[in-house]
Amino acid sequence: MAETKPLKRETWCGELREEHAGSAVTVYGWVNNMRELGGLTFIDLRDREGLLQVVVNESFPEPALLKRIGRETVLAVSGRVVRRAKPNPELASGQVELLAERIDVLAASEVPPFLPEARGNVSEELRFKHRYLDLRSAALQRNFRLRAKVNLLARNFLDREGFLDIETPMLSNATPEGARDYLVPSRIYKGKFFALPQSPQQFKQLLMVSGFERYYQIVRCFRDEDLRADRQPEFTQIDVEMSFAEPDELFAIMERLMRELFAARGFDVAVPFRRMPYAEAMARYGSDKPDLRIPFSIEDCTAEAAAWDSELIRAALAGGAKVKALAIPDGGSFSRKQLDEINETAKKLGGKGVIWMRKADGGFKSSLKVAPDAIAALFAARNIDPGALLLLIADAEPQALAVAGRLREHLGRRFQDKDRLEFLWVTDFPLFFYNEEEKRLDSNHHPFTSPRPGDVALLESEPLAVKAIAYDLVLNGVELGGGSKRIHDIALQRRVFQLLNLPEKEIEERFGFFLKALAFGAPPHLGIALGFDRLMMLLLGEDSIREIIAFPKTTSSLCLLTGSPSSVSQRQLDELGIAIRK
RNA sequence: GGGGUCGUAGUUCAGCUGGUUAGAACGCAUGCCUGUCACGCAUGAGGUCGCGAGUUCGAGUCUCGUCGGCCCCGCCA
Repeated sequence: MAETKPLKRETWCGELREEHAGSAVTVYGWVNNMRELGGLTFIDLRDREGLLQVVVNESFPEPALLKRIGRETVLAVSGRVVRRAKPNPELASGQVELLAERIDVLAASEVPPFLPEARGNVSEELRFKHRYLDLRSAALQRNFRLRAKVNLLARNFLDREGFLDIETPMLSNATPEGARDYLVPSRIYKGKFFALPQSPQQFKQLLMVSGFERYYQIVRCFRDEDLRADRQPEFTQIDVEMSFAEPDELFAIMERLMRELFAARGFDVAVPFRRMPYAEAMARYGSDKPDLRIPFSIEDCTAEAAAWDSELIRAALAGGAKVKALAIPDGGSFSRKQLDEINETAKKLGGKGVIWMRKADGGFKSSLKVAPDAIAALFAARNIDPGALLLLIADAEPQALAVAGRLREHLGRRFQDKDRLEFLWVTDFPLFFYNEEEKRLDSNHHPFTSPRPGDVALLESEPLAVKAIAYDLVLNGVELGGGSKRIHDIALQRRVFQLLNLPEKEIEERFGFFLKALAFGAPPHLGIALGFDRLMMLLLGEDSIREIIAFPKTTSSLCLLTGSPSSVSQRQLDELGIAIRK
């Protein structure tokens, strides 16, 4: 073979059209598929723009070359673009094909363990071991192109709104609260550690103290916690902070941002978004991130249930239980088997079981012995559709709400249309919750969150009743992000640390620098952080965050491609002053 | 930390209440084929049944442990 021509990409396989017919081109790409028909061979050549059919016929000078070509071989093909007698409507380039005059094999390929186009039929495990092959698929190519585009849209938008992109350290201090940190040992100061950021929280607040007023960063964050379909140990967030503003203004900016980002996939996002206090979200949906696509919510039927002649209910109520109800539309026709399954599901979700009620031939029936008249009265009083299935959960209120909320998500799956977007601001979170394990107050959000001004007095008398100026942005039952107005008053910040029962010494050690900064003219400021990966997941209708992270880890925090985490040499350990305990 | 589920050719799977030589499809190899685009036809190669113990005359199948994938609870300020 002649020596390889100098490489220059001028033409994309997937972009050739009828108007290119007659021109001489060179394309580069991977062999997606090959069809040999004796003296005639077709090669589907793939590059990032798509597929092109290459024809090798009797005019091709070097037919023996074809023996060296297989799936995923990298080729440079030169020839003439010709109009096809029989176009292929399935292909964007299907009007034309490339009549090969010269083919250079630029790289051979072993027989791949799977074909990129067949990724849907391949285990995630195998795909992760050969992620570079997986990433050749049209689906992932699309995902990462859109990710790049949305990233750029977000930057442009925030830039237009006057936000400055400022980088913050990846090596900083461990945080005493919140998620576990990924630690990085210091070589110079043996026994001391940096931590990778869980979020740039303190730095972005310091940037407000520095007077930048509007900051943003699309930044990697790290949390050493167990994984889920929508959680990875390292993830990216759109981090925003601004001074001299109230939540309303921030909400409006974020709503415009969402509008702009979702327009990239043709969504027309309606603004402003709904708002709902945390207490209402918990009471009606048993969740602080309700999926509003599901058209039924939780109701409290404790009062009605108290009148029923049921030993089970009486005992539960005597123990302080509440009775929570879900009316499932059209659930009245569920089979006995389906009802049993619902009961089993409720138990799996952490409940004690569920009571059903519905209208049947001749009257109302229930899995609990209750007079049909009482059930009929309940349906009538609550205006419940007679075709609905009423599910009742009797338990201590937090448990009852949690189980009802999970059951609502479970039974509401058929309403979870991916093309429908239900944005929601959840507001007025409690500032603290009681940490049973450590027998002390703990921050619900983080210790820099400001209480509502009217609630500051409650800090001393009834701290658990204090509401924060804190908010989450929820989309379709997924927490897209959250933020708060921050404490900019040093005395208040000190008091909050004290309420968290942090020893004075620790406050000084961990947050001394931060409190000091608040002493030098810290402006009122607030902010938010949005999970960029989750946002992309929802934008693309993917069920797993791993589909929009190029090199993700498995649910046990392993990288199957690189094998990380891995052992290090004794020399490295010695340099760091670290001994491994067996 | 806990619960569920899965692990069998390169891949996706089948393999019954334990039984003799573990199958299919796709992929791969070889040959034939000039208009295919899921090309077609023929022939063939390809297996440590994740790993380790145990029960049994006999284990892909049962038990225990272990490793790994996925889902969920806890956890995720």
